[in-house]
Amino acid sequence: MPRFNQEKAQQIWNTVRLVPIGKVCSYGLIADLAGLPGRARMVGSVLRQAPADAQLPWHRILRSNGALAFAAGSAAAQRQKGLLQEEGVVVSGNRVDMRRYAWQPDLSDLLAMDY
DNA sequence: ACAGTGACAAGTC
DNA sequence: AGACTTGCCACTG
Repeated sequence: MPRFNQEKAQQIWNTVRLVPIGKVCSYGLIADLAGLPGRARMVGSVLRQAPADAQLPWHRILRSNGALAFAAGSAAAQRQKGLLQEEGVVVSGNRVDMRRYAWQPDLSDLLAMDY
Protein backbone atom coordinates (compact mmCIF):
# COMPACT_ATOMS: atom_id res chain seq x y z
CA MET A 1 0.00 0.00 0.00
CA PRO A 2 1.32 3.31 -1.10
CA ARG A 3 2.31 5.64 1.72
CA PHE A 4 3.99 8.76 0.93
CA ASN A 5 6.98 8.84 -1.18
CA GLN A 6 9.54 6.67 0.50
CA GLU A 7 12.29 8.84 -0.81
CA LYS A 8 10.93 11.90 0.93
CA ALA A 9 10.35 10.01 4.16
CA GLN A 10 13.88 8.68 4.04
CA GLN A 11 15.27 12.13 3.46
CA ILE A 12 13.34 13.40 6.46
CA TRP A 13 14.68 10.59 8.61
CA ASN A 14 18.21 11.35 7.57
CA THR A 15 17.77 14.97 8.46
CA VAL A 16 16.24 14.23 11.84
CA ARG A 17 19.20 12.04 12.65
CA LEU A 18 21.53 15.00 12.24
CA VAL A 19 20.12 16.82 15.26
CA PRO A 20 22.73 16.38 17.99
CA ILE A 21 22.10 15.21 21.53
CA GLY A 22 21.08 18.06 23.79
CA LYS A 23 19.79 20.18 20.91
CA VAL A 24 16.35 20.60 19.34
CA CYS A 25 15.02 21.57 15.92
CA SER A 26 11.69 22.72 14.49
CA TYR A 27 9.54 20.72 12.09
CA GLY A 28 9.88 23.51 9.57
CA LEU A 29 13.65 23.50 9.59
CA ILE A 30 13.76 19.74 9.17
CA ALA A 31 11.46 20.11 6.17
CA ASP A 32 13.65 22.83 4.68
CA LEU A 33 16.86 20.87 5.13
CA ALA A 34 15.21 17.77 3.72
CA GLY A 35 14.45 19.66 0.52
CA LEU A 36 10.75 20.05 1.28
CA PRO A 37 10.32 23.72 2.11
CA GLY A 38 6.91 24.64 3.48
CA ARG A 39 5.98 21.09 4.33
CA ALA A 40 6.45 21.00 8.08
CA ARG A 41 3.25 19.00 8.42
CA MET A 42 4.72 16.21 6.41
CA VAL A 43 7.57 15.93 8.88
CA GLY A 44 5.10 15.35 11.69
CA SER A 45 3.24 12.88 9.56
CA VAL A 46 6.38 10.95 8.73
CA LEU A 47 7.53 10.85 12.34
CA ARG A 48 4.11 9.69 13.45
CA GLN A 49 4.27 6.72 11.13
CA ALA A 50 7.93 5.95 11.57
CA PRO A 51 8.63 2.45 12.87
CA ALA A 52 9.94 2.26 16.42
CA ASP A 53 13.14 0.62 15.24
CA ALA A 54 14.05 3.51 12.96
CA GLN A 55 16.39 4.91 15.61
CA LEU A 56 15.09 8.42 15.22
CA PRO A 57 15.62 11.15 17.82
CA TRP A 58 12.03 12.25 17.26
CA HIS A 59 11.89 13.90 20.67
CA ARG A 60 14.29 16.63 19.51
CA ILE A 61 11.73 17.94 17.05
CA LEU A 62 9.50 20.73 18.34
CA ARG A 63 7.26 23.48 17.09
CA SER A 64 8.98 26.59 15.81
CA ASN A 65 8.09 28.44 19.01
CA GLY A 66 9.75 25.81 21.18
CA ALA A 67 6.55 24.13 22.33
CA LEU A 68 6.20 20.36 22.24
CA ALA A 69 3.84 19.28 19.49
CA PHE A 70 1.77 17.19 21.89
CA ALA A 71 -0.83 18.53 24.27
CA ALA A 72 0.64 19.51 27.61
CA GLY A 73 0.30 16.72 30.10
CA SER A 74 -0.50 14.05 27.52
CA ALA A 75 1.31 10.75 27.78
CA ALA A 76 3.26 11.50 24.62
CA ALA A 77 4.29 14.92 25.88
CA GLN A 78 5.57 13.50 29.13
CA ARG A 79 7.50 10.80 27.31
CA GLN A 80 9.11 13.43 25.10
CA LYS A 81 9.86 15.67 28.05
CA GLY A 82 11.60 12.80 29.84
CA LEU A 83 13.77 11.99 26.84
CA LEU A 84 14.78 15.62 26.45
CA GLN A 85 15.63 16.08 30.09
CA GLU A 86 17.79 12.98 29.99
CA GLU A 87 19.94 14.88 27.51
CA GLY A 88 20.03 18.02 29.58
CA VAL A 89 17.35 19.97 27.75
CA VAL A 90 15.19 21.89 30.21
CA VAL A 91 11.48 21.62 29.47
CA SER A 92 9.20 23.93 31.39
CA GLY A 93 5.55 24.57 30.71
CA ASN A 94 5.60 22.17 27.76
CA ARG A 95 8.28 24.22 26.01
CA VAL A 96 12.00 24.70 25.77
CA ASP A 97 14.04 27.85 25.36
CA MET A 98 14.91 27.87 21.67
CA ARG A 99 17.56 30.54 22.15
CA ARG A 100 19.49 28.07 24.21
CA TYR A 101 18.77 24.71 22.67
CA ALA A 102 18.03 25.32 19.00
CA TRP A 103 20.38 23.37 16.75
CA GLN A 104 22.45 25.57 14.42
CA PRO A 105 23.39 23.35 11.50
CA ASP A 106 26.81 24.04 10.08
CA LEU A 107 28.25 23.16 6.71
CA SER A 108 29.58 19.77 7.73
CA ASP A 109 26.12 18.85 9.04
CA LEU A 110 24.55 19.72 5.71
CA LEU A 111 27.18 17.86 3.73
CA ALA A 112 26.68 14.84 5.96
CA MET A 113 23.23 14.15 4.64
CA ASP A 114 24.32 13.66 1.06
CA TYR A 115 21.17 14.20 -0.94
C1' DA B 1 -14.40 12.36 -6.23
C1' DC B 2 -14.56 15.15 -2.07
C1' DA B 3 -14.37 17.17 2.39
C1' DG B 4 -12.17 16.98 6.84
C1' DT B 5 -8.01 16.35 9.60
C1' DG B 6 -3.33 16.99 11.25
C1' DA B 7 3.53 15.56 15.83
C1' DC B 8 3.22 22.69 11.37
C1' DA B 9 4.35 27.71 10.10
C1' DA B 10 4.12 32.51 8.90
C1' DG B 11 1.47 36.45 8.27
C1' DT B 12 -2.18 39.71 9.72
C1' DC B 13 -5.03 42.12 13.00
C1' DA C 1 -0.24 38.19 23.86
C1' DG C 2 -4.07 35.84 21.32
C1' DA C 3 -7.09 34.74 17.69
C1' DC C 4 -7.71 34.01 12.98
C1' DT C 5 -6.30 33.03 7.94
C1' DT C 6 -3.77 30.88 4.46
C1' DG C 7 -0.52 27.58 2.55
C1' DC C 8 0.86 22.84 2.65
C1' DC C 9 -0.15 17.77 1.22
C1' DA C 10 -0.79 12.77 2.72
C1' DC C 11 -4.19 10.29 4.78
C1' DT C 12 -8.90 8.90 5.99
C1' DG C 13 -13.80 8.14 5.69
